Amino acid sequence: MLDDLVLPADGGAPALAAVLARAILSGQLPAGSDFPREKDLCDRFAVSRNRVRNALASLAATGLVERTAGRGSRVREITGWHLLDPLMSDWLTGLARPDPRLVREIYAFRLSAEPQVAELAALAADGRDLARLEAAFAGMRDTAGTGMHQQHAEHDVAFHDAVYQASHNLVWRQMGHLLRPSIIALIQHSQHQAASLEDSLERHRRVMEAIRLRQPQAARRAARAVLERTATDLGLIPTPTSHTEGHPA
Amino acid sequence: MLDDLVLPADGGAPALAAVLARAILSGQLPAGSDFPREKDLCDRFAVSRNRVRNALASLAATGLVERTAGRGSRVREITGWHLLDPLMSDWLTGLARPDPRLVREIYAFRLSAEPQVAELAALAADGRDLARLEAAFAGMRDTAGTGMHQQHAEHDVAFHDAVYQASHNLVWRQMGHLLRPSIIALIQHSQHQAASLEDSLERHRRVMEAIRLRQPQAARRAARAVLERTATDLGLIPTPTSHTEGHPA
DNA sequence: ATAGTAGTTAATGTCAGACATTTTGCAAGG
DNA sequence: CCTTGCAAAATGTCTGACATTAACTACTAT
Repeated sequence: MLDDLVLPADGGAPALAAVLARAILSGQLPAGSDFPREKDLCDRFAVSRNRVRNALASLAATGLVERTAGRGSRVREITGWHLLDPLMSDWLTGLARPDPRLVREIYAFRLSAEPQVAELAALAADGRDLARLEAAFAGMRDTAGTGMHQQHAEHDVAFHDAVYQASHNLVWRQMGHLLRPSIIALIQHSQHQAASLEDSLERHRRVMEAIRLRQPQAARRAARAVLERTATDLGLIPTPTSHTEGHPA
Repeated sequence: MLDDLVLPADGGAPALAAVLARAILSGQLPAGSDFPREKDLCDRFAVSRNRVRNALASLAATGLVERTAGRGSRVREITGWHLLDPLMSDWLTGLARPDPRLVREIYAFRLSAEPQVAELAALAADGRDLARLEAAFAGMRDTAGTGMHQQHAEHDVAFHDAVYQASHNLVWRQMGHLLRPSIIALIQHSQHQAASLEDSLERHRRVMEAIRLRQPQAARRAARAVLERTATDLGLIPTPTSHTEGHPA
């Protein structure tokens, strides 16, 4: 079941948790199925029961598995996973083939949330927020089209995270964690054409400018435009920009 | 430091974590201060080091404390707390006097997020979602003005949670956890006038109707109206309904 | 006198083994 | 057929020892 998994040289408790979590996140283990017993995991990875228990505790804390005394551990439904837990973001990041449902769901969330966040950012951003935005944008610009995909993605993450930070709300700020796996997935699945990159950069610039000039509505529209660009790069169907939706009776 | 805390009769590991967490969440321990050592906690609560370590692991997982080998545990800044962790919601619920910053921040988040969620719900709700909404609304109606504040609050939570569920998005659904502490706080701090209750009920009904009739914009406005009602009940400054915000140049 | 370094102390992290508790399945008996 | 009781298997807990890390201290060399 977990035969082809390898524990990194480090081998610490978090490393073991990451290995086990990715086995679930990549969809290898169906929901509702039994997770291996503690003893088997001890043998399989040659670690103490203590480490195994700590790793399993993390998996339970993030809702990936459900543990009950005397019964064992079971893989939980995807609806029970705590996608907003920072641990989950770490595990999802660098996952070769994440469950496609997760990519879609996270993107759909960002599409509905980030315009609002950008609007708040335009109302609340201070000097340091703008400095972060500018630094991230400069990084994106300088790494565009140079083959430094990894660095470009990191600056991309930093840019969007700066927007969440600029909202100056404790809850929105937590959600910056979702960005890394979402943006990394974008790199893996799309080969950023040069023209696409140029266009994406320009859309990011407009978000930054709207926030700097304290124009909430412009920031909202610009953030939406960035995400529509992302949708096409991800191969998702771009929504038809239904801005002028009629007010119902 | 933790002298007046009592461990419930149950005394399980989660109970200990809850006691310690609430000591932090209520603001008794300043950010950056040293958290008691494991040994001291063992003596103070007369439990094994194992339980203490499990409890502390939960506190670390939710970002309440930061642990480092050889150094000890420190209380983290409020900005590091994982407010979206279900454990956090449990701990916040039933807390007599939560940190007022948290109440404000969570309310501000809901004000900016729930209209969007309601809009999504109006687009995606199915039969079961509507059934949940109706059941929760009926519960609210039947417990209004009867002195059954606790039950009314539970139905209130169920109503808003049903809206998040109806969005049919994995990420938004997670955030239903924020509702319970937010709504419980509302009960503690306001003595729901009869007129206020009637008004609140009517505003909830409009949200439900808009979702049922698949009117996204109406749902958005109705959700906002509910939260503005909540703001006045909480004693927060109601925002001046800036709907017709001019589009900046 | 100061910078660097080795040793000491104190805290968390890990290991190993035994025992407690809960769940499940089976099997005998009503 | 249902119930009761027992046994097996899994997770939960306790205990004591040791490992590892970080901060402090005293000492030494420049």
